[in-house]
Amino acid sequence: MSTWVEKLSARGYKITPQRRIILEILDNSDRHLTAEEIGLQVKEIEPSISLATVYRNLNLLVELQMVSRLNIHDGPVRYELHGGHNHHLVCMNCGAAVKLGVCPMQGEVKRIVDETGFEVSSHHFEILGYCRECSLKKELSPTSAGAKGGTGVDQE
Amino acid sequence: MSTWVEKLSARGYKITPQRRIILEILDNSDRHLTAEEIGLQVKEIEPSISLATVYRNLNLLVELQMVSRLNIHDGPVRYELHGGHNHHLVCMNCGAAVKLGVCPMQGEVKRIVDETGFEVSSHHFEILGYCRECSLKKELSPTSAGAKGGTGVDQE
DNA sequence: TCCCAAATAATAATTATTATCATTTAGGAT
DNA sequence: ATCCTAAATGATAATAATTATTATTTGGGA
Repeated sequence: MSTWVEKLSARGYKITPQRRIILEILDNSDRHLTAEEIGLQVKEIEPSISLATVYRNLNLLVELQMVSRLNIHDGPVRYELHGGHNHHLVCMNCGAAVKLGVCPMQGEVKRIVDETGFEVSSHHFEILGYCRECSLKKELSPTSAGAKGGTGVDQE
Repeated sequence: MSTWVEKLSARGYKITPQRRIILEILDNSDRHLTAEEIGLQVKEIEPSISLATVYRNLNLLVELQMVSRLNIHDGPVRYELHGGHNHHLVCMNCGAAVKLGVCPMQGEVKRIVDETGFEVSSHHFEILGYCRECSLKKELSPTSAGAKGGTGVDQE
């Protein structure tokens, strides 16, 4: 079950209560969490844990490919337990991230990419929007009056 | 030619020298520039222009969809003149951005997305790597010794 | 030319994240 | 079981990127 214990200790990293807690939180979440959200949940369990430790370990876990990072436009980076290579639909309101069971880096797209001569390191396909629930909430709220600001959402 | 003058004044925004210069810089660049890079070039032309003005106007231009924003992992946001909807291969070293003449949001991918019930606002497909030139430079440089840190590049 | 909302310059403030460093601790060696 | 040391941590300072504030200036219509 706790395969992550092996992944860490196999590479010489120590099993600390802090890491245990951070991974537990990620494991219990069905959303992508920001470092701050993780920090808050960590502090609920053990208030003495520092936010710096949260950042440090998130970076380590990303490096070890045990956690993946999602860089949402207009907002801090979010994290989730790494479950293989996949892409997401991310709710801009609540952060819910639904896995998309398909990768665009294939077929025609892949061929065109190969032609460019780039040395490809990674790719990211993110779909931003509102999940059904947040979409409904939005309809009802009067905060969307309009005017110059728009929705704050930029669409490339 | 200066269709952007109309785009701005049509919506009640003023044509200021600052905006003229920022757009000119974006227009003359074949790369995605960071706000700081734009700020530097702006100051070369007219040193009295403030970086805050650069940020303010970039945000405005993004909002008006005249400029698009590219959020590279591990690095500040980059900007380019908006030339319709497209995706890029971005060099993590020099920032060069090669347009990819194809969009993954179609066919099977689109179908699957539609099934999720998300209200989709936007999507981003970014391919990160090294352009041919930077890729070669990298080979030669000794900075890549290795050790724990790796390349700093995370690959989801 | 006059006027004023819009824009600007300068700078303070904020947000997200990383670096520093003194202290603690996990876990292998004894 | 105890000792030891590199690794990890907590606290906090520092940094980077960006946004907010505010007094001043200005584009462009009346």
